[in-house]
Amino acid sequence: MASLKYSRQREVIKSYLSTTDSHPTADTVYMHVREQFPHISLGTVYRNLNLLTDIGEAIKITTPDGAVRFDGVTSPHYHALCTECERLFDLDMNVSESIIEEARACFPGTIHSHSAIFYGVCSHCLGKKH
Amino acid sequence: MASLKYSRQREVIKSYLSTTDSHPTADTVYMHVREQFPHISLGTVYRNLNLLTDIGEAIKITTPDGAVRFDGVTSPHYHALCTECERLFDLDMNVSESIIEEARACFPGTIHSHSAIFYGVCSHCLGKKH
DNA sequence: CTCTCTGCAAAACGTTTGCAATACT
DNA sequence: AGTATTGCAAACGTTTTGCAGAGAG
Repeated sequence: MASLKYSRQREVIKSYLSTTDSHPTADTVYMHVREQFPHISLGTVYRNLNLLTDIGEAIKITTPDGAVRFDGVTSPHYHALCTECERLFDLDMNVSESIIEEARACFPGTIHSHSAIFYGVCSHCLGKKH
Repeated sequence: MASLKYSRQREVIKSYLSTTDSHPTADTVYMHVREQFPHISLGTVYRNLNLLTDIGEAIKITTPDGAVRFDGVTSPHYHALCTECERLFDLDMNVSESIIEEARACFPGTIHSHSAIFYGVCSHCLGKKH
């Protein structure tokens, strides 16, 4: 296991992630971080997002629309993806421990994490239906 | 909306999907189908898997390991992904309707589907830990 | 001094698409 | 005949990687 060294780039990425709730893609992170760090490279953004995910300071959210989203909130929570505008929302509800227990009971191994996404159409997109 | 025409390729893909519970990637489907259909192209496999998904005869499962998996079982159920061997398991447990209701209550719109994946290490991989 | 991290560019990967030919109805 | 579907190959968007140089401990 490699030991971590400080890097300004990683610090900026981490702080951007912690101040937004928009679940940005790597590319969105890249564009924002570049405002403070014009020479940062996309590869560095990817490397740090993966590193933060590995050490548990960020979460990867895999959605069916191509790009992976990142979330600086690492406490377990559910998400809802609008299938029209592709915005990703946090759901303000408890992750039921009983469902994880139930899953543990029927999975032949050790479950260590749970991720759920609900798909729907958000109120904003419902309004402008054609 | 386009009307469907019969195609032997689609039929073979559909039947392969319905006889396996291994949640194959498009590429895996391609390799198997090619045994009966040596000249089928990967593009055709993708087109048909997407088409089957659109008409509700297959389900896309988005996992964080690169490729999308397909499932011929379209009734709602949970999955568990082994983070070591990347096998994807069906979980033999009920999808709780109450959790969907709860989500509906706090999502500002209309929820139409729910997908959950549990991550863990399957018993097979637990055995050969180094 | 050593080992991690960076920028850059190229490559890898899964997936989609344009096109002319073919199969279905 | 008319339209959906196919095979092929090129293109696409996202993510990873090899490398030489810069930065942190």
